[in-house]
Amino acid sequence: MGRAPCCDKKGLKKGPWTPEEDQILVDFIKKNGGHGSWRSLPKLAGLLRCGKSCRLRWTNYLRPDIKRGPFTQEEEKLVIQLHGILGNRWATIASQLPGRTDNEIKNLWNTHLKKRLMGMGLDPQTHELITSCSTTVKAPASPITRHMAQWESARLEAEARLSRESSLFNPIPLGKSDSDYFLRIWNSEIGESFRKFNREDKTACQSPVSQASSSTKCGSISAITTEISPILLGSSIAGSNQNEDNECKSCKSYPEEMMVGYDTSSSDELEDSSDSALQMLLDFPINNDMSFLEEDIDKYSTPPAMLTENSFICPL
DNA sequence: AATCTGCTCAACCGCACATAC
DNA sequence: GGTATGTGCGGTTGAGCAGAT
Repeated sequence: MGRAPCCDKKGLKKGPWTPEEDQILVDFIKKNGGHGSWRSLPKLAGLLRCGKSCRLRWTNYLRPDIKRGPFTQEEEKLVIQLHGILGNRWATIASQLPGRTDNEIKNLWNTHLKKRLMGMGLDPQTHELITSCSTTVKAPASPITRHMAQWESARLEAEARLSRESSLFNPIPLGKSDSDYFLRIWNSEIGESFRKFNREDKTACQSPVSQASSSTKCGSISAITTEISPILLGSSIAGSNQNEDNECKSCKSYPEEMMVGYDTSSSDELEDSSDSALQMLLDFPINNDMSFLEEDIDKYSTPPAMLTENSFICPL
């Protein structure tokens, strides 16, 4: 089916916004306590623009919480790290940088960071090293790191969604206390079980990071959280019951040892509820901590390949 | 001074998804 | 279940500017 244009294009203005138009839009949104329907906004506000244009102008420029000025080194670092995990999912990346818009980040990437990575001999899409024969050096894919990336991706999506819904933009400050959480898990018995399990039978859910972007695939928030959370929660929730029902729909159940300490008493309800899975995700104590991406990998006994293969090392 | 080139970034376009009917 | 509509997202474009020639 053909998609109808967002509005009647006849007589509508295009191109740069004038200060007068900006003022009209801002006044209207302030006066009405919100934008309401973008489609009807231009008519109601008396603007000769389409709703889409108004929305873009507001979200990318007029919104009061927009941060102006050049990106800091920290912000650039974070963009590179998140891009390594999420790819070109600018909106999700933007949700982690307060006051920055997806458009801004996209522009930053295309004009600066991409070139910087290329200058360092890294493929800007995969963040992998480009060899002389213009192929990328691909480390053997590790299921746990892919899952870590998937989990992180899902977590960021969840946060983005929540921040959109609440219209708040107050990210939880980055902390250090759990910075090595994944690595501790990886090096623990749980990690060992997980590795063992993945070697055996998890191919159905071993989608690459890029696939995690699709909510219809195995890497959806629901699938990821039900898949990953037993491992993570298994370490964070003490004294809970066991239940082998919690599993990825398209995968086999988890090995029993992985489920130790995991409270699945309500997993039947959780299983099919992405909201519940989302909650489980957000309850995980690693709140917004991206610092593990920056940690010196030498501090851990983890094989360096595990980190480099997913571009967890910031090339700055 | 005129022209060219490269860069930046605001804005547009088309598609996908979610939701309502 | 099918269709219409609203919204969000990512890719792309092009005007404006600065520096080089």
